[in-house]
Amino acid sequence: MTKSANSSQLSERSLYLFKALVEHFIQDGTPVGSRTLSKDSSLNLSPATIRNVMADLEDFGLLNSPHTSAGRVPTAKGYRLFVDSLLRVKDLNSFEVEKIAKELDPENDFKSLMQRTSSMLSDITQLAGVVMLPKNEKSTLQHMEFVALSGNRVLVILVVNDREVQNRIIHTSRAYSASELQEASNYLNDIFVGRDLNFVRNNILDELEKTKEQLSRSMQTAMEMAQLAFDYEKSKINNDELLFSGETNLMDVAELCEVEKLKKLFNTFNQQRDILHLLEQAIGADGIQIFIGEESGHDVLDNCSVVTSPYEVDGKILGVLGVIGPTRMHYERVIPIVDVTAKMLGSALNHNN
Amino acid sequence: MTKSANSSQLSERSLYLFKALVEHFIQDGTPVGSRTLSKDSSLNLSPATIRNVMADLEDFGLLNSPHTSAGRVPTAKGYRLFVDSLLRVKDLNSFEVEKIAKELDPENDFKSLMQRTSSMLSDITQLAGVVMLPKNEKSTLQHMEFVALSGNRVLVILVVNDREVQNRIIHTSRAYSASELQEASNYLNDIFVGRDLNFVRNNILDELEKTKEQLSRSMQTAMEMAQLAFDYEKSKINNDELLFSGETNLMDVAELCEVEKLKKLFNTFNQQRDILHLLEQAIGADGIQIFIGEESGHDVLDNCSVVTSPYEVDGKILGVLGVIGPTRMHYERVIPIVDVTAKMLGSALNHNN
DNA sequence: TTTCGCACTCTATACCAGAGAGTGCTGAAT
DNA sequence: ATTCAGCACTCTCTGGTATAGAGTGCGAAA
Repeated sequence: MTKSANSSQLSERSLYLFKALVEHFIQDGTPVGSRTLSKDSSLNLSPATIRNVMADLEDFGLLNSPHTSAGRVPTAKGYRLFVDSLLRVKDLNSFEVEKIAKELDPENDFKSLMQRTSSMLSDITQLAGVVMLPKNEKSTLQHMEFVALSGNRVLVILVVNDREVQNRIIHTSRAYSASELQEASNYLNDIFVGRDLNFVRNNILDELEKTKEQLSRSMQTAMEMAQLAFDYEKSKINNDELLFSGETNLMDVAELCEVEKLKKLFNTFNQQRDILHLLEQAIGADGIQIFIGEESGHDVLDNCSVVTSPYEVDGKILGVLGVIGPTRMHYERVIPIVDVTAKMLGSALNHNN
Repeated sequence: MTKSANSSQLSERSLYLFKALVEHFIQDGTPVGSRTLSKDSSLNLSPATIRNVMADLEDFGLLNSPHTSAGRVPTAKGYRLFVDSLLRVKDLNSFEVEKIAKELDPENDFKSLMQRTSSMLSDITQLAGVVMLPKNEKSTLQHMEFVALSGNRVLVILVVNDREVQNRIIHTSRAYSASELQEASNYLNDIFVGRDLNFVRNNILDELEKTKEQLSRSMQTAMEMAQLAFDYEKSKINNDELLFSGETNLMDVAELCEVEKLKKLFNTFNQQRDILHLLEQAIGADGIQIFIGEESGHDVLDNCSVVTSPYEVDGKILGVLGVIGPTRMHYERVIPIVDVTAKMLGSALNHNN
């Protein structure tokens, strides 16, 4: 149907015109015709010549026209070529870098750092920002604490990974005194601190069985406590892995201003599932990754592109952040913004660490 | 301009017709004309007669017509009369009550109970649900704990109000050992447990000055610690007081399907400020409160009504929950749903307490 | 190879006419 | 005094048509 996509088969001039066309379309959003292109492309060609070139580009599957008399528009494949080979990203000016740096002050705690990142991304790009929180697969237990509450309830506090605090309430068979709980937590901390959370979960029962006879009363308390605490965790779902911001910015985008489309898009955001899946693909890539339109495999994102970058601390990837906008976005601006943000978030987390 | 709003000046028949008209409009969303009303109003009147009645109702400011030949539509004042005096709410069927009860299982922890409530509300009404979290004005300190992290960092954990856990990281001037921190927290717990958080914050400095000389080394540690911890809190803004769900449901509402309106509405949700203000008005009311259209004082909510109810535990109001939808909503269904949900949330919190 | 000219296609806009829905008023019947 | 049928009137909505504008494709000329 279309000829080979190898852009080397296209002349220098064709590519130049193609680039001009894409840039023009990104600017205006209206299909661009030969006449327009002839005027601003600086190489002096008549509209007719340009039409010939455009016909070629269309054969290559880089352009198409919405209808007979409506100029050309880049296809997904066209955008791909554009961002891969033709795009020259602008460096951010110092003002913008300043702004990002200011927002990502390492003094903030972990969660609010993420939140700031997300809203800063959407604010600066006027698109939707998204930050994926680190998956807590490899969670190392750092501290464990029990606090007696009213009734037969005990508050369990787990400190994990040197920064994250989890807490939960468990119901016990009887009331425990503060000193019992203190003793229990001391005991458990001795055994389990520094171990992986999954390990702890899986071994508590064994440990309990193994040493049942020789356990003092307080050790038994400790074990009962820990078991309840981790049973509880099993049933808990971690449902705030993604942070979105500025979704409403997308309402300004002409391509998406039909309510039906918006609804689908927003629902996708809320379900998180598809977006999560997309970002997980990006976690492997090193550096910026760009998903254009249908490439993402999710038809709700038909007219959308997603620009992502993993962020890392000490060379270890913690998560992914990015921007979601129309395929027709200002890549030359968005790409460096995402890039710089990822790096700065990494270093902010490093300091904070 | 309009005659007195006293509905007693309207005949029985007028009110009956008015009620029929509102119900019809809530069902269809299209302006309803005399002919339609004459057909389904069971009292056998000709369209002409009904037109006379409608003209009266219009004079009273209860109805108006979008244009000359387009039937009538209730005004905000009309809805007010409708919900206050004419509406007969349906009891929920046991199936629905069951569903709500199931969702509000007291076993869930505090935060996820709120989240479930919110999303259940939006799900069951197909409108937007909102839950306001309890304001932590009167926070009583229940337990305080310090955990040493890497670097000169200390994790502070505060347990407040028997259920809520706050945590923050502070940077100290030197590294502290686990036992020092233990000692410090013991000391501070002794003094401050059971006190109001504001009291603690305000008195730490005094306490520090007062007893400076006689303080042992470890007491000084404790004080430094506490001071840093509460300084930090001062700068922290509590920004997750509202939980929304099902905002996208509103996209289906014909009255709101213009992108411009939707954007404003969603931005209002995100800013939370206006909605918070609205809900704070509702916290005083006992039982269901209904804001209709412009009554709320926020023009973004022009075509919206908000149905709210405070929820309470042991007669103490903890917060407010509600549903946001078009003025043209099924009040007779929404009202009991909000009502029952508030009661059930209260009792779930009570058990969980 | 590039360009010009021309016929052709498709969209967007405005305009018009007719149908339909609904109103308000008048005057007659009850 | 109510009720209601009849009628003229207003407004919206729909479909059709004409027209202008944008842009294409192609053949022929430079």
